[in-house]
Amino acid sequence: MSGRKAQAARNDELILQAARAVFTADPGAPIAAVAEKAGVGISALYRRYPSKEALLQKLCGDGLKLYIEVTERALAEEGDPWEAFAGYLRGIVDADTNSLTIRLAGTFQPTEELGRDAMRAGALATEIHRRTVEAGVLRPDLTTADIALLLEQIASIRVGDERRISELRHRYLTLMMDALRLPPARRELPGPAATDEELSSRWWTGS
Amino acid sequence: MSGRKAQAARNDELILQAARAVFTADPGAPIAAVAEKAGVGISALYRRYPSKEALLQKLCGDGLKLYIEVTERALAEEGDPWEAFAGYLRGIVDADTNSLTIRLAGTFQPTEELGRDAMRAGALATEIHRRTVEAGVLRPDLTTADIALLLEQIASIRVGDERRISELRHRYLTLMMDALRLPPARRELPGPAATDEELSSRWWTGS
DNA sequence: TGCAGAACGGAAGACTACGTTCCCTATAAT
DNA sequence: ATTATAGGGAACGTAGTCTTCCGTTCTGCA
Repeated sequence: MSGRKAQAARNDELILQAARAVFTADPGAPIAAVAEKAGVGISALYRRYPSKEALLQKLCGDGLKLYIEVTERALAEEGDPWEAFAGYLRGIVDADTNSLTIRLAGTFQPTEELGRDAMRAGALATEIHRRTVEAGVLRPDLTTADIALLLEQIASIRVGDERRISELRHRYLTLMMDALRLPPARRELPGPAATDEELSSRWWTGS
Repeated sequence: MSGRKAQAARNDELILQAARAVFTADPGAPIAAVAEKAGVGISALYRRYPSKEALLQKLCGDGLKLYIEVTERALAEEGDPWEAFAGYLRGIVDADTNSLTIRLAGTFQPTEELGRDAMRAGALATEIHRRTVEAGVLRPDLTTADIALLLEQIASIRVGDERRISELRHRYLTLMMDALRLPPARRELPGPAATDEELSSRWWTGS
């Protein structure tokens, strides 16, 4: 397959990737920024999505589906309960669905399908949480919503480029897991620590 | 003191409080929102600050000074090193200077005084961190910047009203401190856990 | 080879939102 | 009574954004 059809198919993906990147960095970004990042014109966007809202819904829906996929994979895990749970947390941080899904909350009308998927995601999260607590390897004084909020906190880290962000998130996730685990553990933290320069750099320009 | 001068003095404070509240909730809020929240007209704002930027600088400066004050108080503490450090963390969370100071970073030109205060704040944070590590009660594989980033994560929690936000932040701060402390500890977490309702409510309206 | 139409780029349109200014009123001090 | 100060809020100008629209290019097919 080549020619115009191929370019169109490539643009489908290009646009979604660009949109994800742009709106993750700035949920209020204009649609022109997405087009520019994707290297296409604005009409290429409007040919695919009838409005900005539709694009956001698509993005959010994809994120939710990815979240569900990761969680189901962790639930299918039959080995060590703690490792399954830890893999789940790492998977969510890697998938980085929280950054988009949460930050976009309230900026558009949720569709019905979105509502259903959110329901399903919630049920799966509850299930893996319950299972892990029952195995006696997770602090029982935390609710499923607590875990979700902790993951949101991790997702709020936004320092440096994409690689560095991921590195730091895993660093603090590891620290956090030390606090969650039963019996208490204290593992070596991955990745180089944050530096003063990384923090102060935000004061000059760019969010 | 009464009459017009008194109202003006009251308005000084009213405006600052309103500005803090409004910009903490939404760093990009219009200046009219501040005036409305304060219950004054727009000109009452412009009489005091020549521009929006000047108001933001004032707010940020005040936050930084509060941060410095809290940290100095913790450094003056002569008792148990861990308790001094824990009090410092709780103080920062209570003062809630991170929400404003950090989220406003990059939205205005930092003044020179702001730079000096930031320097001083950084030095104090390094000092209390160093002292606590040397006392052997704080995980040594974390840098001062790590701690700052952890506090930012706590500040990213924004669920429910002001009271609930504070409650939840202290809940997760306690959890986090369990992971930071040497030797390991596991204290009861304060405040009721987050609920699913609190999380899902954000999907309808309002950030 | 010629053509219909899909895909596209990007300027123009229409509108919103925001910072700032300005004018007028109300009140306190003299 | 008069003047000066503080304040309210409409009005203004501008900048930014979503969406539409029109002309162009290129593909697939007869």
